[in-house]
Amino acid sequence: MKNLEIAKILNTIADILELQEVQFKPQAYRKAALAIESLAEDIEAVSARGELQEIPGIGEHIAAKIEEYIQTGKVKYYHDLKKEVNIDIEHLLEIPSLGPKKIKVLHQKLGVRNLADLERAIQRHKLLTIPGFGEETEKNLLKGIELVRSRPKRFLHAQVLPLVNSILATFKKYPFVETIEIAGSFRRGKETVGDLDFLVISNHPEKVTTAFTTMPDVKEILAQGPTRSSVLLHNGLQIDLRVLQKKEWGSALLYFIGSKEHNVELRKLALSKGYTLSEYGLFRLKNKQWVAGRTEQEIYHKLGIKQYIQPELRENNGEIKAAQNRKLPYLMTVKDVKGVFHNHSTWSDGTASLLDMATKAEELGFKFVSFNDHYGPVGITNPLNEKRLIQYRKEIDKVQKKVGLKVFSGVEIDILKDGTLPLSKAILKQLDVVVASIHVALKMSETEMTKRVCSVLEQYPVNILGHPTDRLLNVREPLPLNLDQVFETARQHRVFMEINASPSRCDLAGEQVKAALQAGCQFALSTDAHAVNGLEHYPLGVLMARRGWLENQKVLNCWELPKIEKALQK
DNA sequence: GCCGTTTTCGGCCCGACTGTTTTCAGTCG
Repeated sequence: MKNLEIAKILNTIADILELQEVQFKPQAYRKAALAIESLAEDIEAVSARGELQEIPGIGEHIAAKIEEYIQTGKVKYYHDLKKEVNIDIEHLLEIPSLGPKKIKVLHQKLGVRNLADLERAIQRHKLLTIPGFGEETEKNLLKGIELVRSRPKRFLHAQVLPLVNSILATFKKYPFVETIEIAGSFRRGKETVGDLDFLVISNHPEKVTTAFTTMPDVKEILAQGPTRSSVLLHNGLQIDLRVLQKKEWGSALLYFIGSKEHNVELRKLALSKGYTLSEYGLFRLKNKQWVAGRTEQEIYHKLGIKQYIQPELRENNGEIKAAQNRKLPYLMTVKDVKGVFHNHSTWSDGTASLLDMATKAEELGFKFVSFNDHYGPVGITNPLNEKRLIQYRKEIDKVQKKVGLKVFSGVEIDILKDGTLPLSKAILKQLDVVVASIHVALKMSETEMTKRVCSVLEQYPVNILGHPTDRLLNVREPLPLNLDQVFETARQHRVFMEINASPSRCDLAGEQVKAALQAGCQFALSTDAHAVNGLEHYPLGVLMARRGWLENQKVLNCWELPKIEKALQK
């Protein structure tokens, strides 16, 4: 998959063109980059079919550059541009309050090319010699350099969830708060968030702002206006808050939930229909008369979008067109989930007993739970072996008698380097649920890795491919895998693709789920819980499923128990 | 550079906050 590499190149081209004050081209490159980032399939496959220009935002010239990269690994135009400007624009742009215009001036007047140059110039107070740059600017840039160097990575969705719930609960209790909602990428169900965005309806903005900026964990107030303020917490998380009137609630929700790309499309659509759309409402273009804005539905409706678009779908990935044609999926919900697969206990590397885990699952209202302790050569996981597997299954039978939900027994078995499993097909067939995953030997070529996974799916009675890309958020990149090939093999051999709801995995991600869906796959939702609390993360998997346009009939966990048991037989 | 049920040429999303200005440019979301 070269999607992300190509998107990055196009983005940097946009940055450089912006620096050169080229008109409109930067937007074009950025739009193309975003289109590729959110593409549901491998761009090489699209290119091979000769369909690059069918992707909205990609025309003749950008398509040629993409093909050049796929064939030669380079884009000459990009290298020439970088050589021409000779500025480390990627890192400089990461500094808050520093954009292309200032970078250009700093380069022209002081010869600044990178972070170190900038730091030196600030320390020598050279910036004060440039018109438009003052002491505050110097201070802010210096802070920005530190921030870039020590910036925390993106926060995990599950990591900020308790804080979100606590802020919502606290503000709901204030008499001067009528309504509060969370927006932003968190609301769209993204697995990581850069910051948090809250929206509030209130007739006392000053009281809301004060309550917000004096919250316990606030380290610094970044901005404080009458309607919009922004704080930085001690852990590095930024939170923005916007105070609104009722009349603008719907338009503000749209604006703040985003995505930005979804909003840009909506605003263009509005213009084409003689309206203008902002966070304050939908207005007639001619006389600026207010048309809609109280609810999101009202605005979608006025724009000719017949269905409400759920936040998880708002990535400008075909959802607007689908909604115009009443073709949106009926997304699965948390309530559809009847149980979860792939959980661990003290029999391998989990911290809770089988009984404690099963009891917790029952408390959560599940109709079933599946235990899949490790089986394979990874010593640190205290894996099962053939002898312990027999005892393990007996123990699960005992637990089954003590709880009121179905308990499946199975293993999470390591996919070995040579594309085999360390247990015979005959024994695997006796188990209720076989999850096969990769844990070791992660450095292989894409071809080898793909062959390794596919050969296991073809040869063994595997039910679920566990955490298919093996990525760890903020820690490890996805495995080099030809996912299209994996999806196709999984479809042919009735292997369910796992949606792993473990907070640091979220694997598959939404876009990949969508690609697998298009390839004809079905899905299994797993918690991969190693402790009792781990079972509570299943809604995170539902978010990934919803971001992947999944309806409940595509997800094994939503079926009736007899149907699940039948589907697991191999 | 891309795109088209107002256009194949002439458009390209919108507004708040900050810092530096005496009315606005740059940045950000």
